[in-house]
Amino acid sequence: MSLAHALLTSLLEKSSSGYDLARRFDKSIGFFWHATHQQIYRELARMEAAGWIASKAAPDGGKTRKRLYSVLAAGKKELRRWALEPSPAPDLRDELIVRLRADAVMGPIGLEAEIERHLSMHEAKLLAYRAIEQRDFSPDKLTTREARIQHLILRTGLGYEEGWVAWSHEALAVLRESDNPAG
Amino acid sequence: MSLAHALLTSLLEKSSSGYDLARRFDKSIGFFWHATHQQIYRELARMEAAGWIASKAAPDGGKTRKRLYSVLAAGKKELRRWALEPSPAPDLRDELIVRLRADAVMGPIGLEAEIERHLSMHEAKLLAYRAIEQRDFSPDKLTTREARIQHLILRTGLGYEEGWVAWSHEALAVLRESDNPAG
DNA sequence: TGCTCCATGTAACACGTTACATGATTGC
DNA sequence: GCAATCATGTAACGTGTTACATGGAGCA
Repeated sequence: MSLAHALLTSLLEKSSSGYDLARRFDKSIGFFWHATHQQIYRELARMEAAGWIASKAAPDGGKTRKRLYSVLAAGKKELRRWALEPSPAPDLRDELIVRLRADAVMGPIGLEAEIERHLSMHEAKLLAYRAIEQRDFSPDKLTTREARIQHLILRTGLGYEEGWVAWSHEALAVLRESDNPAG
Repeated sequence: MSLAHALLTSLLEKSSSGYDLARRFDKSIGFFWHATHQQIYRELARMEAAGWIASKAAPDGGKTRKRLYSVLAAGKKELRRWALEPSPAPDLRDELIVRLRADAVMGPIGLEAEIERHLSMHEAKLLAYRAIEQRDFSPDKLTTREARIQHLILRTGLGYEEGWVAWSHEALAVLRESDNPAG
């Protein structure tokens, strides 16, 4: 499991409340690791019980229930331990491929529209990532190790989406060529 | 959920026992959709209860407990329905990226060895896929729509592994260049 | 007043993993 | 006889999703 470790990393970058973390997991971090607020609250409770993080009421005079979490030494130690632990290579796992197999065995079922829909979703993400790259990672900003690694992470997302865009075109070509038995 | 639909597809290709399915999910199909035998048995029981598949004792005179499953009309209908259902684009979700972020925020922790380990795992899969491509998808065998789709699916795996191989080299370059502050 | 957003939580369920159990068959 | 493989299953747990609940703050 590594939601806990993703949260530790995130909290090291900036001490936050569960709510803030949930919003960040819907944006930047969440581009690469998604989690719902329920998962996050549950995990924060566990991490506090484990002594990895500590919370205090937000400095708003008790106006809200907001709690700020920060990483303790034990949490940092755990993150370091986990980061060097061997992990399995991620499996490719995609519903569209199952659908393609179903198409192959049952005969043409008309997957083209769904693949085109995926294509536009991936293209939209590509545009978003490219905008972030232009805004935050111009060459003059890549002066620190941290910035270069964050740029690498963004490029991972770019490559992933580019891969799916290319794949979508290839898949559409195969489906369409096959509709025309001469191909 | 789509393990049920992956199993339906698999059973349409060939009626099988749970055990056989589990082995196939460790090989060809499992390259793209992994499942343990416990998941498969549980799911087969549900699918039979739902009337999507039927089972009969294997024709071995009751020597073994083996049961052969086959897809019923309702199962085929369900697979067709599901295959055209809109689905979300798959998220990128990789532990190594969380580890990289941890490295970025905590300072160099020595991820290079782990990335090299992943690199060899992906290279091994690449070799395996290329062997399958040479064996099963020579141009003279790509005469049917089904074969062309199956080839596309294999190429998806090839592209995925190639992507991770390229990524690993890039990540190693970033980590090593950053170890040398002049870079 | 009523709406939206902030902020946290409970409950139930679906999916996936790991450990353990059972008994038959096959091969040495 | 012993080990490996075939073949199916139970149980417990961890993770992820969905629905629902609660109450305050800010704004029109």
